[in-house]
Amino acid sequence: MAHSTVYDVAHKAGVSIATVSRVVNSPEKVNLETRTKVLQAIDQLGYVPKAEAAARARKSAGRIAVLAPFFTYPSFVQRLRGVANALAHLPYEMTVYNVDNTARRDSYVTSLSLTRRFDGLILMALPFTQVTVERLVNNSIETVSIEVTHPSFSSIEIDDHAGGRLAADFLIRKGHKRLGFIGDTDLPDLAFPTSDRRLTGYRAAVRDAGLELDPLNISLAAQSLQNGRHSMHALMSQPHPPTAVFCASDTQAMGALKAAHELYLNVPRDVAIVGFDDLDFADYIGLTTIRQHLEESGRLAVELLLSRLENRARPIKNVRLTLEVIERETT
Amino acid sequence: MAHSTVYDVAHKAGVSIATVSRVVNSPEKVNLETRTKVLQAIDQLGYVPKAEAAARARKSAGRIAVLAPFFTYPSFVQRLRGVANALAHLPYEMTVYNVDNTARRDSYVTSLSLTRRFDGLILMALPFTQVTVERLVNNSIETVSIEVTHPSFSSIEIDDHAGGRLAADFLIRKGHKRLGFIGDTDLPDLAFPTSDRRLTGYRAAVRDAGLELDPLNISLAAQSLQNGRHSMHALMSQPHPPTAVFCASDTQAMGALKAAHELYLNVPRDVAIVGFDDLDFADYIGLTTIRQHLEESGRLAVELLLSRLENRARPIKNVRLTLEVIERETT
DNA sequence: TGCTTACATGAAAGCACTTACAAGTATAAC
DNA sequence: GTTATACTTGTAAGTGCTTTCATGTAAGCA
Repeated sequence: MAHSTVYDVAHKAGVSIATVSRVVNSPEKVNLETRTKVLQAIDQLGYVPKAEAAARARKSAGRIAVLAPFFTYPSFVQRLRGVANALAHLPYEMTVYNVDNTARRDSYVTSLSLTRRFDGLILMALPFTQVTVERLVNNSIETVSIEVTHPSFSSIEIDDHAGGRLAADFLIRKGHKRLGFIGDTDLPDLAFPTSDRRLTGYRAAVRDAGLELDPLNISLAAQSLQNGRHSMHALMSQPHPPTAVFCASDTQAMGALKAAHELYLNVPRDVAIVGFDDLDFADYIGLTTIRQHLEESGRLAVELLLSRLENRARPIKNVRLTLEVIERETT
Repeated sequence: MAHSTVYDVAHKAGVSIATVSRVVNSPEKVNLETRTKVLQAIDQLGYVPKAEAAARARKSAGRIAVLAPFFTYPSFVQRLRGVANALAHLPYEMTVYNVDNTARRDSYVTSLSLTRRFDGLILMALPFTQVTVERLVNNSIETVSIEVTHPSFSSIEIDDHAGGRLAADFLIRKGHKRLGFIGDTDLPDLAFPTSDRRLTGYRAAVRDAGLELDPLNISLAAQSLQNGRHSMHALMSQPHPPTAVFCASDTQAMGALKAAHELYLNVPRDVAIVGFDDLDFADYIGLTTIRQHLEESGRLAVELLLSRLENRARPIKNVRLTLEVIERETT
């Protein structure tokens, strides 16, 4: 009963595949008797010509593709939730492509847009080359980029640099003088280096305040709870540990918090911790953090995409989402 | 430049059509130099592969579909991570369908399976009707179901009932006599009622121990941190609050923990809390929980699926994953 | 230096159909 | 009883693309 082909039908009806094809495409060319026989076989086998099915679906793919590095990072998940919710009652499905190695990334966008069928593309924190851009534009694939801006696309970005400053200014205003930082090792090329940018802004603000960011107080590792914890242990076991640590993500901050407890440090008395993202759980562990509107970014990406999909004449928009310090119990 | 084909591109780039195809579909397999040459030719000719022809020639769709209710629940995300990782270096992409209402659930399976847009299907915690089963079987769509078992499919399940017992036995052994439960309101039809089953097992074990589960000590609500918190507040503000609470998910347990802190209750002295899932963060908040192997379940689902995809003659497998109590600081 | 291994590539065999072409049969016309 | 004509139908040659297989070449190693 599986998916049958012209061959199956032909065999069952005792005719050639050409006849089957004719019955489907120009029935008047085939004798009534034969035609009936073939139609019967078609019904019995539940035969659906593939091309036709494809053609029917061709109007619109009804799919929007989302490319994200490490889509299981909480921050990406939260963005995805925004995308999924926005798409929930629309005739579009979402395909998530997980970009997890550099080799793949380079060509992924290219080959995807050429090979796969979808109506729109959402790029999450993926840097791209000019060639990629041109290819997407040439194939008129409507694209929205989150975190990375480009004049050819609609985009949604946050000012990571300003986010870093925000954290530093906040901590300095609280009286801290020895500041630390826990961030991502940059995976060159793979994902957009938000952590680096946050660090740059952080450092700039520290300098502006006449302070210095000791390289020993900076620890970088791949983003994870475990690494956040290790980084914190490393920072705090120095002769002159920082009195406040800014983490490039809430995940790392959570790991840092764990480490602080393990070291019997009182947070925020002994050391203050600031995260970044304001994930769901941040509120629940009382984490002070820089809020970026993750779910909203996903929702907005869909909105921008669909708006252009409906009417290509609409202008490309580059939206910048605001950041804010959410003060809780870790500072 | 009308419609160019692989042949045109191949000719212009001085390579074979096979190489052109490879550049489009798996660029990493072709030498950078050659690739550049071909891409140049592609750009110059404005070549766009005909999806229809590709679909015809491609034996498999190269897609596996994952249907999940509320895919942004942490437990589903963790399963998805297992799926994504298992698929990472295989020629399959993953499409996540978020099922958020019953109507959609049925239509997905129907329409998607009819157009045969994917090779395999993973159903996460989705109950299905016999009609659906038949449709899938008729269209010979290889399916693996997680959490729900059916003789026609491979499946991966856990014994929720036993999980509930495990939690109760553990708490009773710790000396608790007034037990509480925080679980999901069942969304009839939409998702598999794991929470209910855990409650049933929990209650049974409590009875077996000669105790009683007071209905006032049970609070059900849609799964979320907020609701977990509210439920805990409700339970603990009674005249006879429980001394231990089992939550049907770690998310709810985290909310409950938050509530306990807000009420200045010492955990575990005043009230013990046990979760379910053992999510990433459980270890970090010291949550005692019933561990189920989420990521592994995703990995395994892919394994079962691919095994049957390679060779349909292989038997259908119904795997039961074990559960265990992970004792931490909340009990 | 000879031998194994990995990589890059082209030839060729599909895929699921469509369609031009030719052949066979029945009917009509002489 | 031929021959012309209209119908049917099967054969086989495309269609544009993917992928296996085999071969040639470059690199690794003792």
